[in-house]
Amino acid sequence: MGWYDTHARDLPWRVGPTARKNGALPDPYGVWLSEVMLQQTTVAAVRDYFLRFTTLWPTVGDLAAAEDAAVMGEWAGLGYYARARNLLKCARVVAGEFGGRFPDTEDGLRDLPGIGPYTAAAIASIAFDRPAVVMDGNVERVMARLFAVQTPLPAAKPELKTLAARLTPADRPGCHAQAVMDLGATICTPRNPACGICPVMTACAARKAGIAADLPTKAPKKAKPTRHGIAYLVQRVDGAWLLETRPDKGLLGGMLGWPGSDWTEGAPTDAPPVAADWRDPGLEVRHTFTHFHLSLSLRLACVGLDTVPQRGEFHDLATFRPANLPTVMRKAFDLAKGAMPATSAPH
DNA sequence: AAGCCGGGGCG
DNA sequence: CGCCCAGGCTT
Repeated sequence: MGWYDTHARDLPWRVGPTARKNGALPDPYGVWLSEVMLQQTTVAAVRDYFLRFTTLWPTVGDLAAAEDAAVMGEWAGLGYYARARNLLKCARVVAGEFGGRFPDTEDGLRDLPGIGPYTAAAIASIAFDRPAVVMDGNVERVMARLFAVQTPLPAAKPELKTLAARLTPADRPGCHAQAVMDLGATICTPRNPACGICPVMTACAARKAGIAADLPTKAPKKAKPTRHGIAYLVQRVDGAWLLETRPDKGLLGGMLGWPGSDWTEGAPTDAPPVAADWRDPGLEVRHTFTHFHLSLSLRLACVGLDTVPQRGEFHDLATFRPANLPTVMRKAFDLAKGAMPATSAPH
């Protein structure tokens, strides 16, 4: 048992290289669960969630039988909540249609909800030792450096996959896939790669050329436009806040938020959700989404108990949880609450 | 093909 | 605190 086995012991879903050499393979359920959790998420963030899930639901059948709300609740804090919904869908297909056994091929896995090209290849490789070419951000970076590929991402993806395929062995491909990803996660890191302790430093073209830290190159990011909007935060005299549930589709779909104007690149159109004596406290929330910056101007008002809003619903102070708001809406709340007149709790 | 979806880590 | 990270689904 070497240091790499010790490392594997810190990953509860992992069967270490020595055990794998002796023919052991991990439970496909644990591989699938961990790989879905690891999509866009670090090992450190996933560990406790994985242990909690496998304790509550030791098999895919147990997970399939769980209540939706229980699974979503356990996922809270991990982010990208569509993953949790697809996780449950996938568990129910595997338990209901495949007798609790995951497909053992890349194509079969790819057809399941929440399993895309990366995850299908990862499960086929790690759980079934199939020679799938596993491509994630780590592998792309390792290949770009090892072979000094200068083509910017994402155009370089096919080339990087060809290089990775050439390195994928017929003998224990699952071990190989995990090793390359581990290398990318621990040594061949995006910034400050630890080339001095890299096990493949003598083979690395980028290291030889002194450009490892500059690869992979990436296409310049499109400049984000700034959109402007107005959010209306109104509190009833009993402390209740007026909120609305956003439409299921689109930005922040299905999430709770403050009523507001459209978010436009020009000046926003005033759109108060209720007739009131609106104040402009000069507060502005700045938030950046994937494709635009947002400058959100706040308007505040207090209204009487008999107020009937044109949009949204009042949420009692006793049950309102700012933590249930998406970040941009919580920022607006945090700014506004300091500018609202003190309200007494309902009695 | 492009937009959307969170949270963590680093400089 | 701002910037970077990057897999899958939807339209």
